[in-house]
Amino acid sequence: MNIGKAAKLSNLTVKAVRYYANIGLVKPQQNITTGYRDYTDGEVSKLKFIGKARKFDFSIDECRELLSLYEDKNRTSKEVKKMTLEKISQIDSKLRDLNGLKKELSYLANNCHGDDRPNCPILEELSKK
Amino acid sequence: MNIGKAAKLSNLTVKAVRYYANIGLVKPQQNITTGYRDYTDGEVSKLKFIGKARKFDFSIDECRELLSLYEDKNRTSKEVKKMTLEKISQIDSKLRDLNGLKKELSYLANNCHGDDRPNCPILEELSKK
DNA sequence: TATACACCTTCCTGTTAGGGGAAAGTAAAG
DNA sequence: CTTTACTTTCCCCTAACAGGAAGGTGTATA
Repeated sequence: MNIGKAAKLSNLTVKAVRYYANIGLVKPQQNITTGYRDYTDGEVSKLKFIGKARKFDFSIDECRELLSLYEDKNRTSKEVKKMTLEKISQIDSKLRDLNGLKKELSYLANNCHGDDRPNCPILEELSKK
Repeated sequence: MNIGKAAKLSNLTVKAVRYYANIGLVKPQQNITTGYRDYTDGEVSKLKFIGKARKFDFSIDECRELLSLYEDKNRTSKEVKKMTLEKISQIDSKLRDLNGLKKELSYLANNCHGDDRPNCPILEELSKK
């Protein structure tokens, strides 16, 4: 099938699908005369797989790795679980950062009267030495 | 003072400080003959201000806005508070996304035995239609 | 004075994961 | 035969710098 249909079936944009072909993530055959890419059902499945993994915040390189694990019938679940746990710990780290940030900003906002007066503790904090 | 000292005093990298000059965020005078940038104490204060705002997750464009508010003696605290509250709500949205993501990944990881067997619920989930 | 070394400049490339759009070829329908 | 929809490659754009090359400058020391 053509790239448009493959994109629709996998819930991805044509741009993304073409990008994945260019970086060698999912390389369909290409018609020699027209240059049109020709996707198989199997390749569409891979695209869907990638789409989900991307939603789970895995990077393209991680998707590449997951895909190779997925295709390797001799792989162990240990490797996949390890990647997943790593991803969770990355998320935890981001959560900590964001929570800290929110706390500081909330403190500032709570102490700013937010009216028409020029005095502003937020800017004061930002301009502290 | 030269850019190196300004960078050190503001806890920024020389690259970042030069970048801020290039985009017109903090533009020091430049020696005509040598081309060396010459930072005043006031400019260093602005750099510090930006460094803090960046740590608070404000974008460069937001920093530009905050800086202009900071320099405008007629500005009201209302405007600054509004930006801060918006930033907090952006952070809240990110927190929600990440928490949802973590929940899903944790569920998958908890259901994956993670041993030497090839069976893996994580990959099964990713390859679901 | 020569030279070593630290510091500065501009310019170019690379990062992530594609988006936007141009110019041109192809396919299907009317 | 023409219109419309689809496809191709190619190039520039994003955020916020980092890394590095090539070359000029400033200063300390032998």
